Amino acid sequence: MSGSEPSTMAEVAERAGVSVSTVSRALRGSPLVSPETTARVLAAAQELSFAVSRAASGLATGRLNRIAVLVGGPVASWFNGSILDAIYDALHAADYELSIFRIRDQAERDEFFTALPARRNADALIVASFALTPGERDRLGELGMPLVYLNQRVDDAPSVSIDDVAAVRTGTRHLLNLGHRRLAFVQAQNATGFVYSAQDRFDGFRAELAAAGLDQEPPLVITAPSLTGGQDVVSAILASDRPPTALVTDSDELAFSVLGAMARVGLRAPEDLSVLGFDGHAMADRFELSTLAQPVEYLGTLAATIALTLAGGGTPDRPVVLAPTRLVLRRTTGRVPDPASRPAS
Amino acid sequence: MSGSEPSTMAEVAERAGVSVSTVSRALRGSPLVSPETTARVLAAAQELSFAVSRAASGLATGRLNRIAVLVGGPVASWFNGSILDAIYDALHAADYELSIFRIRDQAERDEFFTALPARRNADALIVASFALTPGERDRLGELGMPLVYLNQRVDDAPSVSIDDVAAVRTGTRHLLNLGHRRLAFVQAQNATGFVYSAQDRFDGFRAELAAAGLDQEPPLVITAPSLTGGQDVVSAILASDRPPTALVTDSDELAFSVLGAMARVGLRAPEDLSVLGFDGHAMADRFELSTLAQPVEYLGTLAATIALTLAGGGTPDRPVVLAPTRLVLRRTTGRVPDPASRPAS
DNA sequence: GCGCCGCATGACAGCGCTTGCATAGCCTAC
DNA sequence: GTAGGCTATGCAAGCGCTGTCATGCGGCGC
Repeated sequence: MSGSEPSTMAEVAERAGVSVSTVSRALRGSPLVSPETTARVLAAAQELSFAVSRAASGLATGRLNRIAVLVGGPVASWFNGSILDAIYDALHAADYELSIFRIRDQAERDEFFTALPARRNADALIVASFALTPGERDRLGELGMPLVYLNQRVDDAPSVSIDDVAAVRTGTRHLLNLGHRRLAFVQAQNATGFVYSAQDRFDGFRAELAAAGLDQEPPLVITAPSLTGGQDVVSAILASDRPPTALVTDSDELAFSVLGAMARVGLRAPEDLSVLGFDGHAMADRFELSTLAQPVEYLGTLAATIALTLAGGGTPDRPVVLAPTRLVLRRTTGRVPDPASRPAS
Repeated sequence: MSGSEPSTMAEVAERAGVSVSTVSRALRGSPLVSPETTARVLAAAQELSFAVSRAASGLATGRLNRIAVLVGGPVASWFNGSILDAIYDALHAADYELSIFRIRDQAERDEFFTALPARRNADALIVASFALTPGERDRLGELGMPLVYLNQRVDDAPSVSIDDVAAVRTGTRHLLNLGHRRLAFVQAQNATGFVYSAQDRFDGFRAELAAAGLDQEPPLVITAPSLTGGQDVVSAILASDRPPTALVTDSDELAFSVLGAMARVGLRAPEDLSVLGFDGHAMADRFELSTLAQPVEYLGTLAATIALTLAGGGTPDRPVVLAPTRLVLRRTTGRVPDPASRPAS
């Protein structure tokens, strides 16, 4: 009971008056051990606050009961945090531990793919939230461990993602139905080397415009320097002689920033300009932002489930999963403003 | 180069034409190995994409090069995510891995303290973001591993935290200086069993009012049912016959919610009501929220540094650290509204 | 020219656990 | 009564690494 040396299985064995093998079997619920012995072992283990050393156990079995997640960008981002919570739940239920590898910039990225630190230190790897280059994909193949891709479609490997094209088409159609004819796609510049699914999202935007016969001229695209570059977006709109009446943004975070910048110059959503987000960010509600919500928890849970299956030596039921998105209508999207009532810009 | 079986040290040894011991030494940069041999070993290791098995290494050395963090509440919360990023940085630089244990509700809490899963599976434990009961504190003592408390003061153990009392006093004084005489402390109900530092924050509020001679009557306290209960707070204020002119809130998240609810009923900050947050949340800027910023990164970095020191068998320079907070003034705090211009409520 | 020292390396035990195989005890069947 | 089988347990090897001790080899001193 003292905080001294953590106990080993041998101590439990001695206390229970059995051999180490029996302790090992009893703790893992083997039917080979008699119920009485099992009870005795469990009691002894409890009294000693015994916990199995996963290192030793892993060495012996070759399975570590640990799954690694490779996240792009900070853990503190809404998407990564949510994904990790969902993954944690699934792993925890299966008595697996979660190990995190994070890549924030090109240097960390290079380092990860050179050293492959996850190698031999997890039973599977979930690659979350950023698209890999083909070279990196190959390199991961050398890991010799099961891989699951999250939020990116990979045809020859297990992956779970949303259908970005279809999602943006739905959102764009919503705005078209509200009467908008001049729409802009608003995106944030990618951080160095990181490719998110923006391309697919833009493709969806263009496809839907085309379907509505609005593809005579090149689509209007506004690029912000970062996720907090709403000010630049609003400036661009104010400076335009044919400003859009609705924005389809690449992410909720960017939309938040745009809304903030709009408020500062007295532009209201949706009265002056409709704004549609993308993500289903937890704060979207507070900003009253209409958005295309992706089922983040579902993505995480699914990825973890597949990873657990693979770690256990199985093959997933469905190697590639496309999760559905949902158009959440709040206050920032509405009918086209009456041209007469538009504020002079 | 194929994705088949991960290589072992023995294979590297064979390829480099040396013994396993030499490989081990060379990889860890031992001066006992000649430079030429080291180079040969490193090359062989690289060719095989060799990575040491931390399980085997840990078994042999008794040190796992892994530090566990116990977080209260979701990883996806701003505080936890930020803390984890900072901790990750520090651990990563020292070639340590990060293991996460999360406690979200009473069941998970009980489970953690019963099973002590971190035992023997990390070299140190950082207890972040929630206060433990004395019983739990004792139980952790049985872990037999170094502990570091983050965001809570523990006198007989290494801990890093902010001085909640002093921080709130500063914020309260700021509002008093602006002429406010009727202040309310706004807090969110604690989730089941979770005690944050709210008590200290409230004590600071009360102490500063007393110092200003405003303690004739009991302090005004408004309790929201949750972090998103701003609506209830605003309703309570509207229903009051002597409403406060300034709010000192318990957290930025709650302040956001209050600001949202205020906007919905046409109350402006600070013209109608000043609102002061607490945390320095990443979104505080977008809400133009004045707040008491705690140095989250610093807290995380410091906790990790101490944990690394302890894991290495050392003793920390400063066992108990109080980190400074900073009053960040934005737009939601201002002078007392002129009574004549207050909106009829 | 021989012994000794120091450097570079190898052999080997052991970390704590799992698991195949051996064993002991008991029951059943003929 | 004995062979055979079944159940409950123990023994021991081995997972991949680290670290201690032993060894071999060249150079130096006298």
